[in-house]
Amino acid sequence: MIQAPRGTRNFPPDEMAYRRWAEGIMRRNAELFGYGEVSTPAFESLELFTLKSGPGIIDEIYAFKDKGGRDLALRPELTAPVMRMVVNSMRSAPKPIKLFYLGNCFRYDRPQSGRYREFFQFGVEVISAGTPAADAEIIALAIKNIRDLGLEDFRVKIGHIGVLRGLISGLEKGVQTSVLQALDREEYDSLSSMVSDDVAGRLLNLIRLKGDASVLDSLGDEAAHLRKVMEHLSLYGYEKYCTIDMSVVRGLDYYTGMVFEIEAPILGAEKQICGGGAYSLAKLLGGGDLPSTGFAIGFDRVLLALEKAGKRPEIPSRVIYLLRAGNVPSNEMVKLAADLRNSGIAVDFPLADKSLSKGMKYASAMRYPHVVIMGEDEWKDGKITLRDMSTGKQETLSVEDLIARFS
RNA sequence: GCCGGGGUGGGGUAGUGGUAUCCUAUGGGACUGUGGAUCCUUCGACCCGGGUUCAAUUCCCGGUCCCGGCCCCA
Repeated sequence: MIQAPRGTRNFPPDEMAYRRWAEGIMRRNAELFGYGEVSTPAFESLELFTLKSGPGIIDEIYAFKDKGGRDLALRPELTAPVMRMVVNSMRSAPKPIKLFYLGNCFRYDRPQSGRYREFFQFGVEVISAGTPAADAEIIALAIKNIRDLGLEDFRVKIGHIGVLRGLISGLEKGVQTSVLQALDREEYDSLSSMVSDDVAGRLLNLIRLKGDASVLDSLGDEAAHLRKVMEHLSLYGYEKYCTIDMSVVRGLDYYTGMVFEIEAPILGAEKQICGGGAYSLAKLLGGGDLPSTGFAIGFDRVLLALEKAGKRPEIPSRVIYLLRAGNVPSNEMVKLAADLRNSGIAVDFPLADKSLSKGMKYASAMRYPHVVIMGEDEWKDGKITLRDMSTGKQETLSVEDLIARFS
């Protein structure tokens, strides 16, 4: 028996229905915010991913040579590919460019709860904006997505990596990275070996700032941007989910300004379901300097959180099941199915002779909401019996009425 | 890459040094208009490889996959 590779999954129909439902919510919301969907290749030049993170990440991605000797990689994330697309072919698009995407990504990681080798990300990017309004819109869209799925227990932590960088801008580039890494991993003790006591103290004071917008008061003008972001978020009505947390440091070095993370505590160790912020990546890829903001939602993790919270919805079927009774010819059933399908009505019928009771059983097991019985008596008059499977109620109606009801 | 716990039909399980229990699901039938029930029946499993043994699903070693944790998390 051949198994799916480690860290990958199969999605049977009920699972896909659930996923498509969630996708639909996120797609509609992105469109409500004026974003357009894009798609990029599943594999890219390896260099696209080593550019910003160094060759070290090759250990963590699926990298390979193709038959022409090219160094390629399955995409480990979608921000860089989308930015590559922007730089390649959307340079003269009207600004700002607002894009969203949903796609599979691949990482060579140890699988565990909520972590797979093939996983799915939903993300958005607003390119060439960089304003508080853009940052706030991105956070608001992330929140709306998560909330509209039905998840209630989550929190948004908003920080600003630019303020942190300002404190250490005088240091060597390598040291800056080490400091940010230490802060990201919450290894605060190691700071003293990298920077002066004075700087370490100011860093520690800064990352202690947590709470509502009033904690920004102590930062003065540096925090004007974040104050405006928070103001916008309350206009969206989302202030209750958001807290300022200056200790939020995203792992990537291309983040430049506002950064945020969303956590679902119910998930335990792998609780982060969304991350994003303001970044400058286009320049690295050979484009102009395009201040951008984006986020990526861990699609699988959000769905996992929903399930753990008992909020996974039943996705109802809309298929009508056709059955014959008496001596109605099977060709007439096929013809009726074709007519209904041409009217946009989802229809299924037995592909082999099946007794009425077996047919009912099948319809029930498939959770079809309605069965149409083409009984000999009513079919003589061009009518059918419509059975509501949840109530068991039946009525006799003409094919025209049936089409009118469901199309 | 590291540590720990696991792996018995499609799903869920019982049990054992002499190849295996039950439930459920699936296929067929009883039953040719409503029988989504009931009953009968078929199919179907000891993760893989090596070792010990007369004999391994059981014991040992390695691998693999799953679960949890560490590292990492662009």
